[in-house]
Amino acid sequence: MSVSETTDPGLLALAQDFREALRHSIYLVRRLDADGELSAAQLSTLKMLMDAGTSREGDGGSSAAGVRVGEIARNLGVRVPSATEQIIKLERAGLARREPDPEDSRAVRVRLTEAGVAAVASANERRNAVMAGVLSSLSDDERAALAAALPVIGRINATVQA
Amino acid sequence: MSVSETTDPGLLALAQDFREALRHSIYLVRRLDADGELSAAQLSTLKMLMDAGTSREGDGGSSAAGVRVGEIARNLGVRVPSATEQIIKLERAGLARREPDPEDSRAVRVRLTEAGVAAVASANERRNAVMAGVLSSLSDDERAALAAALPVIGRINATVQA
DNA sequence: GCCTAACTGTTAGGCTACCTAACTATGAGT
DNA sequence: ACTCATAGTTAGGTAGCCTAACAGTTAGGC
Repeated sequence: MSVSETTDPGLLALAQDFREALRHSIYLVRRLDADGELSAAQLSTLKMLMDAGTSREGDGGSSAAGVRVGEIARNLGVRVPSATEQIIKLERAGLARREPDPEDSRAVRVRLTEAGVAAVASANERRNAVMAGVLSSLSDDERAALAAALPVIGRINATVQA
Repeated sequence: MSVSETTDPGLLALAQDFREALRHSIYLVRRLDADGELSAAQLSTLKMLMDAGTSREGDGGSSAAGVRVGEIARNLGVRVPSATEQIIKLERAGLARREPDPEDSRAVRVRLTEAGVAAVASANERRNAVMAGVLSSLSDDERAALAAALPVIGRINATVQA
């Protein structure tokens, strides 16, 4: 413990407070996810597919050829079998589609269907509205403080994922 | 939808960003919890018991007579049976104890044992150190922004819980 | 050219945390 | 006392995650 580099008391206090905040936020997230239709992991997956490009043929399948299962797993922070499980559910719900990767026959490309595009849009809207309701009781200063911290939290999360 | 009070575009954007940040943070929390010994819910419970007073007889059991199961459930954001389940596990691990409430025979008072006190301290220290390691790469400005937002997030969580 | 090693996903089996419904026991009001 | 509400436990089920074992594909060494 003598050479520890993480014993800065201020940093530890911040760590503790941040942990506490995240811990409670889990229940907030749970409430948002209780919307029913889509689980958190499923919505995250759909959102990722959305960012990677829709399944519309208008794109010609050029660069947006879908996302690989392994990449989805990494992005979700889960193992590959867990990602497969969610993807299968999305497929059964008609929201996503699996296709062979033309460049690597081992791989699978996952894409959104049109129903998936609609589903992610509606689920997002609904949850954003709920969250906005929660945030509506904040003062302007509080909102500003929150907004200022979000990029920082984003950076933290990126650090962890890498 | 005409009288909706949650259609302020800025608020919705903040809501979306906050949701995104929380979504990714789940994986950070998961990593912290992967420490093994205690699940998130179990550690939260222990921490709550800690705040309510230890089981030490030196306190005379005056005001810190333990926490009721229903209160634990509410604080954890879960239903009572789920709380019971976790409490039983803690009890089996020797970290907590259940005692009848002298004032209400229906109720149960849950307290930390001395082993529980030690366990929560060590688990907290470990996780704080990990989190501090993650936070150590932040700049001073970033830390300040994060610190400023934590009370706000706390208020949000309190709102939701109420 | 083949043969091994590495890689991508899926399948199988198991664990944990959560839920609802049904039950027991106690307290409180009329 | 009798009824109704409250506190917690028990029973049974679901969803998401995990590891281990597997099948198919690619890539590299010889």
